[in-house]
Amino acid sequence: MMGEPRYTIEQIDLLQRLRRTGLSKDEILQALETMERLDREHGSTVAPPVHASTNRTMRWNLKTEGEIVPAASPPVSSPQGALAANGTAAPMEQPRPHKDCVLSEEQIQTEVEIMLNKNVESVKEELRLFLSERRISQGLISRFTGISQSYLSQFLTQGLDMSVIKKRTLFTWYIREKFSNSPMSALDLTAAVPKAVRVAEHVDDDHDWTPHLQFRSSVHRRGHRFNWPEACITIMEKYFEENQYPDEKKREEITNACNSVIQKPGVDLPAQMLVNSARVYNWFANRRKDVKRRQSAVHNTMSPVPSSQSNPHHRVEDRVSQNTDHHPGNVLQEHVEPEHKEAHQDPVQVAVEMAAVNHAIMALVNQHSEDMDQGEEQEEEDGEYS
Amino acid sequence: MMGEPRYTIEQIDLLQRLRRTGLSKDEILQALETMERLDREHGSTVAPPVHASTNRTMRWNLKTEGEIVPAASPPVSSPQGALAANGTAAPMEQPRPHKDCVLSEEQIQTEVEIMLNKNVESVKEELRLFLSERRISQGLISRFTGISQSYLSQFLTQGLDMSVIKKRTLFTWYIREKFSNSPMSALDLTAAVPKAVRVAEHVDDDHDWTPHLQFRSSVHRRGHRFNWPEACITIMEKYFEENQYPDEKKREEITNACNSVIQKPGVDLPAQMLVNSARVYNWFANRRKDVKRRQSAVHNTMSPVPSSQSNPHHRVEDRVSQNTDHHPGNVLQEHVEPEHKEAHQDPVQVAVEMAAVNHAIMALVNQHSEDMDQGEEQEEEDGEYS
DNA sequence: CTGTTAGGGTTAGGGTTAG
DNA sequence: TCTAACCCTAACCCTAACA
Repeated sequence: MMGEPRYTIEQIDLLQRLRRTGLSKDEILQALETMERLDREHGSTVAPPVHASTNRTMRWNLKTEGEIVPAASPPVSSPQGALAANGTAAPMEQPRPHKDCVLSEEQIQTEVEIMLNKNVESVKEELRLFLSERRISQGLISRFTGISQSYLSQFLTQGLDMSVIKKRTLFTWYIREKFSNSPMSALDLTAAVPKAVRVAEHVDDDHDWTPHLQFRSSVHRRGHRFNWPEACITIMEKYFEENQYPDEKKREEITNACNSVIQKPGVDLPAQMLVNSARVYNWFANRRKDVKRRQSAVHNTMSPVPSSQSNPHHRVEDRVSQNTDHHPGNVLQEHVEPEHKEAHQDPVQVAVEMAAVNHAIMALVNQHSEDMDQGEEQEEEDGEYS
Repeated sequence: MMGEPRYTIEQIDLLQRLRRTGLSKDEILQALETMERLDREHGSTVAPPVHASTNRTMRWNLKTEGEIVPAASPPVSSPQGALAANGTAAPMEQPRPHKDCVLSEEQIQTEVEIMLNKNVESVKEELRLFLSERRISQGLISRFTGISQSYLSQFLTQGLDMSVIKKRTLFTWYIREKFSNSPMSALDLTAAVPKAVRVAEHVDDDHDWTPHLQFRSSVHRRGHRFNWPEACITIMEKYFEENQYPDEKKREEITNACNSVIQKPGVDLPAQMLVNSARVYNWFANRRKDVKRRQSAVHNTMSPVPSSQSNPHHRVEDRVSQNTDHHPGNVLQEHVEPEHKEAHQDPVQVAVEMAAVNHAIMALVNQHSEDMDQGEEQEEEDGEYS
């Protein structure tokens, strides 16, 4: 067999790392044997393409190995513990509840890929048509794909674009359904997945993103970050006190109030530095969360379980065995006191008032030209100080 | 005229930033003149009741709003916008040295002496509270008092005690600030602006190291500071070129690559000197910011391109492929120094390769191969919109 | 059933703190 | 002085609950 005293770089690397974990030779050997045994017992249901020779990262796969269990999202990513924790080998073997599809797995995947590469809108159209014809409700799809109905709704009818992973799931379902001999249209819904067995998530992939189309890749906004001017914050803070949930109309009003403070008469209008309804929406949403977070943080002070889960993500120092009971006594200054803000005749107050009036006027104007979103005379009459 | 060499912190800050934008003194002067002229032409139609005396702004005490600062400061500010913003109206008389401290020089000094005699810890507490309330950063004080930010940090949150002379400087600033009428108060310009005035930096520090003392320091970053080995930097630099936004999987790979270069014997496992995913994350985040900072430092005064708006929902950004490339060349990738990263046969290169291979294998083991995200991040994020 | 949206989460940009 | 590690929060993901 492998009497050859030569190894590939990665093999050596893996071995070294394996040893660094503190495992002894015997332990490693034993693990290997166990793995082999499991392999036989399970039969090569999955027959790892790489075979054991690579040892595929040892301890991690001791548990996952057999099934590969795609269900769990990041099966291997975490180097340590994670796996070990999985004492009981996952049930795996997703009882493929799928029907007879005239296409092979490969064909299905191919079709899915094609769909992913097509124009999103056209695909949506196709789906909408399909669902309509077969009278398939979003809720049903939801139960099968694990994608929430509301999200499906947004994807299908709104401008929202789902993540690739979800689209893949959806499209896969679609293709299967489309070419199935036994359409679910007539199925008994109650018998459909218990809703707990979310099949979704095929963590794999991420291959290349369709390099065309101008539609933004839903990858996070990496670019410029909008920063709220203090003046705007003050204004919104005022509105926030009054109502934490402004409706679209109110948001528009707030938007105008803010912009009127930001924009200068003679100066050009910046760019995306302007406030808009969506930003206002976000601000209020984040603000509410902030309030909530702070409140719970107060309680947290005496909470016996500081472990918390609201953990800020990328902490270098894991909160582990940190004995220290250092009371992080976050006094968090900032209380949400309903204070009366004075606000005499200062610009902010003025802006707010103007916005209200302005809004009223615009409402009248809009009766005719509905889509003439503000922006016209709006700043024209911002006499700042009457 | 007022030869008074005193400015508010903000003024100084604004000036510095103004200069950093590359404007020459003449250019600034000219701008001021133009503004004044416009002012006259427009008449003081807007003539703010508060006028320049208050000089609005101070982004710091805005958050505290209401209570403490009833109405003294019209919150219209915005560090930078203020200037251009009020172009037509408010003439920002920068060199306006209003001495707005309600205390006389003698009184100030008296107060300072009192502080010097009080218990150091209580004074620190007072300062911390003050700075927290007004949102004054250590860095700003530093630029102003000449005391290094790092030292201030030590003094304020650790047991370190500063030399009397430094404390006197700090306290003097504090008293002036505290009893100032205008937003922020003043100190001597000579000591503030010229970052070169740093003299007598030495301190006969007798580390007072009070063992405990863990007040609300939200960050107990005690312990040794991790420093990236040169080799790791090189490795990460390589990855960085390829993709500035590695996902968790990638970060894990990088982590392994780094650790494999760090650890020699294969036996000893240093403690927190090891690289981990979070550290890698931080490094990339900091690196990105560094790049951006350098870029913006090079060329500024660019006006981004406004975009239309047709927001479907609460999307701030509309799917409008802007593609505006003002800057010659896609600056995204450019690194400032085309240093030779040597990629010979040295351990570094090997480590990178090994990591990559290893990653590939792991991917295979995990599932059906399928990902291997490394050949196409190109359009993944062209976050270089204007 | 479908469209909305409040709320729980996360990512990344700008800044600050501290070793 | 330099920069690792953090904080803060805008913007966005996705789901549950609701209308």
